[in-house]
Amino acid sequence: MDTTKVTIRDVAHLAGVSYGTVSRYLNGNVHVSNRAAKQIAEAIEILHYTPNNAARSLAKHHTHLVAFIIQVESKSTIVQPSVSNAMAGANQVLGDNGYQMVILIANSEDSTKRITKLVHSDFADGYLLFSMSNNDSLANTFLDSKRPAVRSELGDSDKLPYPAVDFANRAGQRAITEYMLKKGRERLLYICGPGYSPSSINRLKGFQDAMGERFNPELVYYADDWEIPGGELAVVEFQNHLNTIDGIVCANDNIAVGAINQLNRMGFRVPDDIAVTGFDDSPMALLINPKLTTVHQDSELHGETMANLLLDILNGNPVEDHHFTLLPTSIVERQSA
Amino acid sequence: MDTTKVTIRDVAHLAGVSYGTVSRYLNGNVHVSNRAAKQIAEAIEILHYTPNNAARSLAKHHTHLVAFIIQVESKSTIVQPSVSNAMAGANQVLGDNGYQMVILIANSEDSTKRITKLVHSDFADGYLLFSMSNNDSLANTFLDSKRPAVRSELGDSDKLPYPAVDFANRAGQRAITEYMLKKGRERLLYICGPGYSPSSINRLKGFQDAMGERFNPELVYYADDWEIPGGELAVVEFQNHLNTIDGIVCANDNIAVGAINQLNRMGFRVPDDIAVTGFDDSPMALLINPKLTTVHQDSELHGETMANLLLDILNGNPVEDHHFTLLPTSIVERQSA
DNA sequence: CTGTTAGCGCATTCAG
DNA sequence: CTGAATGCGCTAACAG
Repeated sequence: MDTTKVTIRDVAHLAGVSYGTVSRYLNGNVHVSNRAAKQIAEAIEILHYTPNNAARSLAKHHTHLVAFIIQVESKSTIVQPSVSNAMAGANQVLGDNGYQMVILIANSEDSTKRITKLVHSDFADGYLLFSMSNNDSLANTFLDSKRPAVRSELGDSDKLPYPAVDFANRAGQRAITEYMLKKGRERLLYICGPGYSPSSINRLKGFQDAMGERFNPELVYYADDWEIPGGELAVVEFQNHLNTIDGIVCANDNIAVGAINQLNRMGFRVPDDIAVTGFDDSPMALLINPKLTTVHQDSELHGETMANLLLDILNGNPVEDHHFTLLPTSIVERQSA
Repeated sequence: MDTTKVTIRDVAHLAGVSYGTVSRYLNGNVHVSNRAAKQIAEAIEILHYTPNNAARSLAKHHTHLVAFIIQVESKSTIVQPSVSNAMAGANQVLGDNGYQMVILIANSEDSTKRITKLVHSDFADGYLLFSMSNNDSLANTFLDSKRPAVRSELGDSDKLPYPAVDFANRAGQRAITEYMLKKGRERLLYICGPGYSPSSINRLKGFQDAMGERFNPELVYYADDWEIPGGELAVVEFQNHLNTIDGIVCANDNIAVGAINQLNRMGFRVPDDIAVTGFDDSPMALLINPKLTTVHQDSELHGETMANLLLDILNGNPVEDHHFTLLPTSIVERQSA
């Protein structure tokens, strides 16, 4: 535990200067003679000195930390590939700008409560909120405590007055639906994601946009979550319609994979009998047979963009509360549609 | 930024007591009258007071933080399902014991350097090291700086003198190889993981154990990493042997999936012509066709066990430097073998 | 049970 | 350019 608690005074002593000078040296400050600097450097070297984090944070008024909070349901896998990539992107730009990113998991009432406390105790300088659940208690935390934060998802902009970065879900789903239509698939079933998710809702809207008059509310299945079984259940549920439809547009890749698997099991050929599209372009898209035609999104860019926006805020640049930026998506044509 | 910096003094003032009393109250200490407690509680409520983290850490000598450091190559996906589950497990037990777990990503020279500094600055009370790369610079950090740490992987126990928790890789691979043998598959190709990985090496040993005399060093392919392409490359590389072998034992599921895909492409039937086994029991095992027979490991338990071990150390319970615990694995029989 | 005091390790005035 | 002094917000003796 307490090995050799070497403090700034120790190095000052060894270097033969006052510890104020050492502090100046450490903070890259001007006004330190070369001689002093050299001796301090030496002292630090032989003492293996490293400034104490807590003390520094207390004296200055920031931590150089940014917390990437990922909020999920307890049951689901914590880190989806898209989140993993966003983490990597954010970690990179934050690191390049002198911040250390730390990831916190909020997947239970307890952990949410703990994190809420942390936030209020000024644990970090800023927060990146990655929410994949319908629980907004954490979001509210930031509401009244005015901490710098950026969200990963567009929500009801009224309810959540802080900046967000999201993909153009609506436009993306519209585009791939039009792609289906152009291929002559007009009798489309839509498998929607969970209702609490803004992304889910926006993707459904995109589908409607493309379908226009052809949109049939009866041909929409509402999944409970974003997982594979949702797609399987949907196909089972609509088995009586399977002979009259020629395509299924899914809210995400997981669901599409579930749908394809179930379709295969029931003897339908994809895409010959029924074409299927996904959304996300996850690694799974390449594993499933046939390979999934889906909407690609650059998750790393997602993280980078969120981080950059937060950096702006941290730097005092004016950013509107309701500011949001929409990232582009693209269609990846493979075999399933 | 600085909204209403409410401190312990403010609540003391409002509650009409000295701030020493407030501190006692906050630390769940005895020696606080009901009257005082009540007033303090009220004051805290209406002031929205939350103790400052840095100050508390500075005064006490711990942070109530445990860092889960995940070390990966920059290119690879940061969070594999197994890591994600381990995170969840560790997060849960750590949280239950009053610690907040934070995840740090070391995927570049820069980030590794930053994290090293953090560690030396007593950023957290303890560390969980999840290494999936051959870079041991971080591990060395803990060596000379005697911080409480637990590793996820058995290494050269000489080089790395601190406790570790790992799966029984050798026994697991031995078991599934014996399973193959029992099914009459005796002409086996082995696709090994990257050479720097202890797990990789131990799994190979397990294969050898089971094969005994039959082991043929020429029928081993060494992949560069744990990813899918490794399995594909292996099959291509050994295409001249494909008619004489009847099974492939793979170092992990990814590789097995790559092998199966390539085998399918080349017209071989799995498992009829060639049986294939994996290791990890990742979600992918269910997606691939045929479903993968593999070695199951409980990653959540992995995280939990690591956390519990660290907790022991943190609580001052004696734990040998070279202590390690091996977690059991089990065979999951599906279709590929 | 409670007020007072002295640090925790460092940053930052302010003289010099 | 540098030493000394003050405070960051809180904990932990210490008297009372």
